[in-house]
Amino acid sequence: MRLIVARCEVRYTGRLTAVLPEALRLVMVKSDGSVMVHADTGGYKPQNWMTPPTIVEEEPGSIVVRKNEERLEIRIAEVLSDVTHDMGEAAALEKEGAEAELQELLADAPAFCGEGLRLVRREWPTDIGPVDLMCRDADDAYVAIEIKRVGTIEAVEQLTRYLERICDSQGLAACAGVLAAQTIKPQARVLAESRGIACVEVDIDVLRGAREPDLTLFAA
Amino acid sequence: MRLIVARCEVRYTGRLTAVLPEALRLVMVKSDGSVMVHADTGGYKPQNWMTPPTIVEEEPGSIVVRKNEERLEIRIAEVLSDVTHDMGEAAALEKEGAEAELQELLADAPAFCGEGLRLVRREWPTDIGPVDLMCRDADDAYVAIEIKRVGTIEAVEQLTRYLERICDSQGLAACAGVLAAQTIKPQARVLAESRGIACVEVDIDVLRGAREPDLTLFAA
DNA sequence: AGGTACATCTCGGGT
DNA sequence: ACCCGAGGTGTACCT
Repeated sequence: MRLIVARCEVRYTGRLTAVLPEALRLVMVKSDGSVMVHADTGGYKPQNWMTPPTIVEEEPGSIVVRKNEERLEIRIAEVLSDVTHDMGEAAALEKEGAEAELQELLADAPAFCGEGLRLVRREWPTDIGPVDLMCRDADDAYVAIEIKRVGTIEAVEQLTRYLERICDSQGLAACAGVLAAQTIKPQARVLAESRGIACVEVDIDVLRGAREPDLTLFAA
Repeated sequence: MRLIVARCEVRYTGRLTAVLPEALRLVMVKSDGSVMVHADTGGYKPQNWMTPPTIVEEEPGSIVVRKNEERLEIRIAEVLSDVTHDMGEAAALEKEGAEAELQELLADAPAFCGEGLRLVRREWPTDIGPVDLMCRDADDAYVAIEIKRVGTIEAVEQLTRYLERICDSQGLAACAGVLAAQTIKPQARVLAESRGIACVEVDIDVLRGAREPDLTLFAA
């Protein structure tokens, strides 16, 4: 990884056109070709950047990063520091509590999404994408479940699209829908219920506990 | 801005739980409280981070970043470099060609979205958010226009929501819809037309030219 | 290569 | 404070 602290001007042309006037900034060049230009403020995001794969060309006083029709030009007026560190491979992030874990837990215990539900399969395919969980209820009727960490209007739209496709193209005469999320926004709930979609808020710690019955026994 | 190259282990707890095993990484601490942990690969995104406002506490061998219920713990095993640069203020990015410019240009020339259209107002309010442009056509019928740089299925859904609300709650018996974008995805076009929403691809350079009649006159 | 959905999305504007 | 939409979204996964 190369870290250049420099007074520089940056121009980007591609999806749009953008100019950064000359100022003191950090230019970070990763070994995978990522290039980011950070100011000392402005939070998480670089002021300008290019994602890999890129071609990085350096000339005296400038670095040009190219990628198809996109172009990032860094004109360097003054270099305050320019160091390169060989970092090797850094192990990736291990995550818990993302949507994937929620899906695993609910696949193991679909009844949390509705009385008597049984799992048919995870990632049930439609022609516009997979439904997170497909279940059947006590009457063998199909129930499609969309899982989110936060349930928003967008999630209701997504599930609505699936239900349309399931009913229109998949040969199922009827399929109910359930939005299951750790939190559900009030407006999403209104929209969902106006479309006959049930909303279930689930507590991930309760789901984890349900998977460890011994612990819940002793905890009680 | 402080740049620390160090062998470190990182734990995040908050919206989820995540662990980065010990490895060589860059820890960037901005003066606004942003903290980012970057590996030498992995592209644009930091492996771990916290956005401002934060409280950064340093002890020998560790940096702890706190923000409400979220917590980022960086345990530092070995420091290879630790430098601080005073960068001052860096001017913000000047952008051209984003959705905002498209909206300005189309507000000035709504006829590009359909024959005889006249602007009623930009950011026409509904109870679920503003329509980008509200117009009337030659017959004084209302036409709602959603503007995007890239027209996707999501854009069609968004405009559909607005049209529902306009017809149901706003007292307008009928309102047509137009999706205007620099590029429209084929699947979005199919969905839009199945819902009676017109699609218009607009060329931003043509719109810019239309605003400078002198130039187009001489260019012709 | 294109489509779809997730993200600790981030960030800004409005109410 | 919450809600909503834009983003050069980025990124992974699948067809």
